[in-house]
Amino acid sequence: MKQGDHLFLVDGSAYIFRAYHALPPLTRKSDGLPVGAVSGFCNMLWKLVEESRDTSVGVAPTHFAVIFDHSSTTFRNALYDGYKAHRPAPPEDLRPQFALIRDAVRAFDLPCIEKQGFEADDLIATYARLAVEAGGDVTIVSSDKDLMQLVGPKVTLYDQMKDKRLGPDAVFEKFGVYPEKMIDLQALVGDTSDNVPGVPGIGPKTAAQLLEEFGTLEALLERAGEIKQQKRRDSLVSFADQARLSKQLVTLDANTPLDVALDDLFIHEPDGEKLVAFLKAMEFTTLTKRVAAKLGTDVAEVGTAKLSVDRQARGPDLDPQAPASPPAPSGDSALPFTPEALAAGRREAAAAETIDRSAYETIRDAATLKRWMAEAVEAGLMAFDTETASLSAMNGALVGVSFALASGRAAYVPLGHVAPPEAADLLAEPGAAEKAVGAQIPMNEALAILKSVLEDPSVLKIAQNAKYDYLVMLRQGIAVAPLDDTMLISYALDASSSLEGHGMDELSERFLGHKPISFKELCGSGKSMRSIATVPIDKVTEYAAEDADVTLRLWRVLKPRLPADGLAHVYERLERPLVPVLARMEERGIKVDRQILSRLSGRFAQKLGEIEADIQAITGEGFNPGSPKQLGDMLFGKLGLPGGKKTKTGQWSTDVKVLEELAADGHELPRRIVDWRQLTKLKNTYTDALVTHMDEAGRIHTSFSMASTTTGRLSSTEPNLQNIPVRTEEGRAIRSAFIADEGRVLLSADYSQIELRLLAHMARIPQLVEAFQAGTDIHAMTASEMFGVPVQGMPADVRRRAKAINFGIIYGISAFGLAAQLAIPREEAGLYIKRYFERFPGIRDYMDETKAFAKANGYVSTLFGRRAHYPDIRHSNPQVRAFNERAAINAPIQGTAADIIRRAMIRMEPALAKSKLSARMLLQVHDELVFEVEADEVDETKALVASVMEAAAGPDLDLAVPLVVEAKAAGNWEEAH
DNA sequence: CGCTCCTAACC
DNA sequence: AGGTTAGGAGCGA
Repeated sequence: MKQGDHLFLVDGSAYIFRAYHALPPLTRKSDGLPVGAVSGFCNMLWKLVEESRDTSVGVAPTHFAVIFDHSSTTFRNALYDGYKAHRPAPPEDLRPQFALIRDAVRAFDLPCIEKQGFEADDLIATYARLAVEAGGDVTIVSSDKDLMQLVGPKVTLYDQMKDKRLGPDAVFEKFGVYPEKMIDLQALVGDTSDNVPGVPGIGPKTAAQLLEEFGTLEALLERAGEIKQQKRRDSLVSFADQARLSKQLVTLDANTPLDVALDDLFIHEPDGEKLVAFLKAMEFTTLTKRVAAKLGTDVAEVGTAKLSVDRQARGPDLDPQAPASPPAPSGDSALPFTPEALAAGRREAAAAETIDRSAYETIRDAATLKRWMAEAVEAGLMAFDTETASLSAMNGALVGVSFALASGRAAYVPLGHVAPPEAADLLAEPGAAEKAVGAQIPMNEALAILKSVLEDPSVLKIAQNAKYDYLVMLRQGIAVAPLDDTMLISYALDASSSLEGHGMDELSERFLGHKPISFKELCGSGKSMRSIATVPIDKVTEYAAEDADVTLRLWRVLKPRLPADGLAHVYERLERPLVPVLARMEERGIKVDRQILSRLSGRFAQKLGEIEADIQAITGEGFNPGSPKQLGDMLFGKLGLPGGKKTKTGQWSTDVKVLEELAADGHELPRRIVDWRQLTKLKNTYTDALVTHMDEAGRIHTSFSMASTTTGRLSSTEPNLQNIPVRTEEGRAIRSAFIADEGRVLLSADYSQIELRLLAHMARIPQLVEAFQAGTDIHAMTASEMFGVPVQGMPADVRRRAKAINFGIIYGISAFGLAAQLAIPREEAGLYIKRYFERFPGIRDYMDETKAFAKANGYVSTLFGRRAHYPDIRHSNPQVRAFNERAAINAPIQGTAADIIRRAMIRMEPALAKSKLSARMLLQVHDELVFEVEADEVDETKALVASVMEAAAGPDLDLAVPLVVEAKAAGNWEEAH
């Protein structure tokens, strides 16, 4: 090595992980061997080699080495045993690729360097030092910040993926310090992935600023007392030693012993045959051809190399027919797997169209609006969107309406725009504010024109999240019909836990390749968010008309897929008709007794005060019982109690289970914490929060979400009325605050054991079906079958265990879960499950069939055809796979129950009307419906509601088990339930 | 201010 | 252990 020579050092280990995570999983076609990381690695290596052969451009290496980590323990572990302690094991499907990548380096005829007890970074540091001392230049192929300390006038980092060279100035730009100070910066900041502690509360920005001021880490630690910010000062003082340790950990060792001398890294032409044989064996068709052409090798004449990969060391059984998820976007290994992929063609067509916001119109006079509406009637369809002053449909004033009649043909009708408050001073003269906003059609006149079309049965209205716009219009006296909803179409097509969601912006990017203006961009967020009514109208026109335009385009792409995918029934019968039903429920709201809630709040506050005093007496001042972190330190650190579980992030778990166990051992603090937790939950989440959602009439209007679960259940937000307490006495007091209007009562009707009944039907389990037909106690029956105890006089605990097992079955049972639930050893839980499957072999068959179907198709179906997608059921990680298997077992059961209650809700209002009953449906809680009923109609309503619910599966579905509904009426929800 | 983590309320 | 939503702590910007 001499002056003018140039050493390339490739950080192989970092590159493997980067290639693995950046690329879609790729498997060798002939046998499914996972090779994605190898492929990425080879492509990158070839690119570097090619560059080195072409001396006319860029920097060409004269010396070259690929460097790997060898072992997991290094001198750093002797300094600090926590070093890299939380590193997860490499993914299953990456492990076999390590050996292949070393094969690849050899096939390229490049030195492959690693050394026991040293990290790649240390070897890189050593070679870099030697090269610089010999007068050469160094390029380190990596973008790891840990290597930035090596950067200098003769050493640069090269990020190949971004094609960027990083010199001292780039390091400064990125971290605010020059490379010489990188070590000090890293020591302060720490590194979570390597478990280098650093100084808590100091991030890269603060660290750079401190080093700028104090020069070095040592100077900073010595003069830490001068820092103004108290928190920062305290942290630096108390963690000074931790910072010094961190510095040792992040400092690279540039004096490691070397097995291969620097001069031996001299580069030479790769051997065409050897390299092509390897690439051929890997079945990298494209790269093989490219390399062969460049090196003048005939592919046909070369055999395939023998690889050092041993079939036993393989990852999980990846079916070569089935590409792992997510599927590669294109290329030979990508088969259509999700409905997404099937629609790719249509998506491409839609994406090819461009969206021009400047073409949208603002409608400010009635005549123009009438012309547009006449055109809508002619077209027979119209996408529309409403803009309101608040984000909730129930309390926001209407600000404007937009619509689209064809792609690109869209307009916005401002109705309630006002001048922004900050303009008030400038517009002091009368009428100036109106003039600044410009003309708007009077609200009533515009609504009358819109109403004629929105209610016209010959014009289809299309909206995204139609329930919102339906409700806004309902509050203006307009019942929009007929109505299509792009969000619900997407949900019917692709309900999946791994897919993001069905919001318009996401759908637009996914299907149209277009990013619409976001609400945040228009109105801001958080404290600085302003009402859309004060945003300039030309801006709102672009935003609102675009939303209508995009909705229409989405509808054109998505609607035809319903029949194509066999999901028209789900959308037409379970989604679409529910929109107005839920909108009316939300509009009605449920009455709440403010007095009860505030009395409870007071009571909880008082009790909390007492408990807090007790807690402070045990722990001393300054302890926050609401901090799981502080609590963990207190219990298992200061008080030295025996710790149990840890959470994902390595923290001590302090959930109820853990605390209850400690309390049972006679410890006072955990007992008090449990009480404190329960009361703060009830107070913060319910008694205090609910009153903020009440309207003037004392009613709370939740919002039901139709598209946020994977299984077809509804969810409830702002506030969530599906998790009102019921378990404990104090909790039930909250439920008693939910009351009926004057002269009415609340009626609660719920399905008894609906999921277990559906399981009995779906898995065709004779004993279960018979038990449900006979109306016997199903948990007692299970217990009797399992433990041989007669149903008569069965001990409560035996029944409890059977009940837990029954629930477990619905949840896709695991020994781990059952053991946790029953607080028994895992082995015992395993025996229970074995026993259960022996008694009910049909359940195991059902589970196996469901899993196999999900694996083959990527989704499972409810009895009404609703699909829940689980692409990750083929995930390479066995834990992820097992989780998806359990979810896939549960989804048809939970989802069918959800379908049935949806059917009941859709039929409920016409049935009530037909019987001339005035009952109003208010809430749905998964297997329960809550109504507000005239006192003198209670009995008749009870019977009708129960019969509609019990018959809801038919006539499409003939269940082998009866559905049973229990209904009860009372003045409040607690007593009615 | 926005994000993640932990915990807990419901079916 | 399946499906949710919400609140507070903690952290970094």
